[in-house]
Amino acid sequence: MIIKDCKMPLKIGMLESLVRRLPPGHVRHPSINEDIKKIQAGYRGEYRVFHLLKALPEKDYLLFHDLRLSGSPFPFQMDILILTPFFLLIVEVKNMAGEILFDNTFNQLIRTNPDGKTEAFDDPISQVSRQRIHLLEWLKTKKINNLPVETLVVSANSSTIIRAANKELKGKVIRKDRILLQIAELKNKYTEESLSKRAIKRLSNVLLDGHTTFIPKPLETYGIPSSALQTGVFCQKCHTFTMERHRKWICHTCLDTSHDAHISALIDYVYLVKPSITNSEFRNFLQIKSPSSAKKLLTSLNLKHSGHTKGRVYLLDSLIEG
DNA sequence: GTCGCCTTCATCCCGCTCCT
DNA sequence: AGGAGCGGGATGAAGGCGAC
Repeated sequence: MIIKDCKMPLKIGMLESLVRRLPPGHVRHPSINEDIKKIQAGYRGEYRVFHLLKALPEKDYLLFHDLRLSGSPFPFQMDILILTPFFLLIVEVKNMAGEILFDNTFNQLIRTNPDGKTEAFDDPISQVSRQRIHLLEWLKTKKINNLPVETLVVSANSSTIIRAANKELKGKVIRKDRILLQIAELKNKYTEESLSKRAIKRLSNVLLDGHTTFIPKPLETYGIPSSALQTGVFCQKCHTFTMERHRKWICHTCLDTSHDAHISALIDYVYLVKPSITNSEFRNFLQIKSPSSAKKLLTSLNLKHSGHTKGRVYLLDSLIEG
């Protein structure tokens, strides 16, 4: 049963907004585009693996994607967590092309691209072991003890060549197509139920309650001041910020029209600036001259708001939820 | 096709309230 | 006190639709 479904990471939308809002030729463009590709690849891998897990019997396997629990001293995040009456399984998904080498001596993963370029990463086996320790500690704080927690690193890319420098990988690292078999083997290992149906339901709720969404701050991450962002309403057709409001949005450049182009501008604002906006901030960011037109647009969105008259603040969270 | 009528909706304007 | 923003009414442009 899917308890926390596989969803596109918030960060992808944020970085796409950032790329769109940065002036053309901005020095940060290449690195942000590179990061978007990496996160997208990671997500694609997690999606593929999660999709395979949907074949598990619903009543005995509870699936959580991207669960982030508040550990000490930092929160810890798991790509996929599987909760069964017999054991818990943390799955770390890697979606790397080319050849990957697990190096136990320096606890690193070395990836060789198809073009011969090598890159080093944190060893995912150690990474997922740390997650296991964090999870056990976290469970202890919830007065849940003695649960068997297993870990697994899954390579989601079928063309990846996996090698081990000096470490036995069997049962620790697998290709995605083996995951159901691997889980079946674990089930054979744990013959006794550690959790009753009731306890499973309780633990599932505790885990879900413990989840905290990480809200990235892309401007801080890349050291970009908000003043560097282009203001105005974006034209989806010609990719300029030359849309103007005349009963509807009309692009100066290509004459394309839209009725709701202000919504994506507001989403950019939530992703990059802050989750609330005043009438004046709205006008500045979207380059709207008329305060009353701005008000009509804001009220038409039925946003939650606080304050009166001059103190009116519109809350934009609903634009990015769901 | 176009003319006229009606409806809808964006924008403007004004008076009021509230915050700084 | 002045500026900013709200609500609500007035206005006018745009669009739909039927009659010709």
